[in-house]
Amino acid sequence: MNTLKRRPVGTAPRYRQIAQILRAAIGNGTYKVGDLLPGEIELCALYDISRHTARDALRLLTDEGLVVRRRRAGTMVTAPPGPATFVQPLGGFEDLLQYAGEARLRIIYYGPAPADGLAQTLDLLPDDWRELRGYRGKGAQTVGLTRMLIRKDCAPTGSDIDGASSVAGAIEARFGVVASRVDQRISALTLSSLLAQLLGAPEGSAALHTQRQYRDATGRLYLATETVHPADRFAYVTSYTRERPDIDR
Amino acid sequence: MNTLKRRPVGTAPRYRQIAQILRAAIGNGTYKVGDLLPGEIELCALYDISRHTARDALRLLTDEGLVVRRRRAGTMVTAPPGPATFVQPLGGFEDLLQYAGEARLRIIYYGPAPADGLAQTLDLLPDDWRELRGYRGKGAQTVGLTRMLIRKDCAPTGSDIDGASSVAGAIEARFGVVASRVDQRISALTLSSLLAQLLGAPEGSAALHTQRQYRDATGRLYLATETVHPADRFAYVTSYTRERPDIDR
DNA sequence: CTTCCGAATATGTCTGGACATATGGGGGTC
DNA sequence: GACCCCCATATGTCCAGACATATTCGGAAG
Repeated sequence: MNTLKRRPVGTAPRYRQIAQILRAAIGNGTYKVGDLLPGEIELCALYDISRHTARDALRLLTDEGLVVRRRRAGTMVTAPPGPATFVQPLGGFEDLLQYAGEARLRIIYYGPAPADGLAQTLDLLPDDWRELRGYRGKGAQTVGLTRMLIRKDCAPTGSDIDGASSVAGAIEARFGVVASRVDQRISALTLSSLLAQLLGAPEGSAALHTQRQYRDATGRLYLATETVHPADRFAYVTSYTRERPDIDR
Repeated sequence: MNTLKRRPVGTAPRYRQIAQILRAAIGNGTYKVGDLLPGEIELCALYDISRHTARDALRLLTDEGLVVRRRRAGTMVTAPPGPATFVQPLGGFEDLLQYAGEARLRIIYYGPAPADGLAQTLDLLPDDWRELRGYRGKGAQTVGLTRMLIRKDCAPTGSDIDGASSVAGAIEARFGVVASRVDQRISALTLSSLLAQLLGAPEGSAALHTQRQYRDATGRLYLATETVHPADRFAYVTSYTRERPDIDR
């Protein structure tokens, strides 16, 4: 039957609705951790959808880590839904990996982007960007060296940045530009003599290298950051939990 | 035409092949950052696949953060250069348990935990644990060196582990023990001469050091892992996207 | 020249069908 | 009981087609 059931405008796609129904069912205990969800074919019959749509719904749940799927075994619930800590709450992407304490930004330079700086590395036109360099630290101790490019048409003032907790946050507050997508890359790096000197660390020692790229709703890059943390002063510590916080004591 | 082109056994699914082709094309400069990839229809014609298969391939690239897709605008490359290094998604819980990249685990040793090994470092009773040491890699390429402790009562066989993409996943499949909490620490490390030799990397060069502790529903530790990745072969990448407020109704 | 609007277009959603593949579990064997 | 083999089964892969929806872009209107 290829009857076209036009979905009313303004409603979510069918597969998202199904996913939400299943999330709710898991949440209210209809399906407990360890239980099997209905198979794809059963879902088709239950909700009058095609198998493809059922699979899309289940894919959402899989991506969220709520279920595990295995051939022949079926779809098993592995976690209750809810404001689990590992799902991004989308407040601000900046502190998704918890920083050890809050590392304040001390600005060294903030002005036109030199042609041989970060703009060159990222293959961007220097004229369209402002470059910022600074230290990340807590009190007197420096935990990292930061360099970033900010697109000119959404570059806050230095004092704007000084006050805000993060540059991305400052841009959002000042220009209303929100990150629609952030790509992050964490790698290791051997400190060059220049970096070592700036950080007061031994030349040739290891450091963490974090790069982030922030994009707006149209996919256009508007903020690119790069931070170097000496190995002995910084580590990313993340705690993933599947337990919901106990509300009632 | 519903001609069934049987894919030879042992080869990757078509959509993964296409994704790999596109990854390579991005890596070698055929498509530069900011360029548009061929549209879905074009891909269908280019590789003689259905649109659905093309979409699956593009979905992989999107999940990896290599491209951004927008209606009418097309598929734009956003990946920073650096095709040589291995990347591991670091999105949430599920990434720790399931696809540990496509980096297979090659076991060197799997047996009783020596008293002076990882058990000592973590202050655990060696008798209760089994220790595993091995390489992580894809094909001939080694991307990391791993050492882990597995609690005896949930220690899978070597062949169980060999097949699975991750040890935590193998334990979940075999014993039903699901991680309720995972603590992770990512830091930088300077390679000792021993590690450097094992990894075939320069002594004194930088590496990523990842430690994880998996706990079951009762909070008891059941798996502790430690992995060292040479800087030039590995990086963690994360891609966060902000979604519209859920309607789902 | 600027603004507004419609058409073109690339991706998003969805149906229906077919064969592939892995594997849990039942049944038979030793 | 322990072991192995086979098969039913649930998910995985892939095809072909249709309509929906969001933007971009160019042309018409002011």
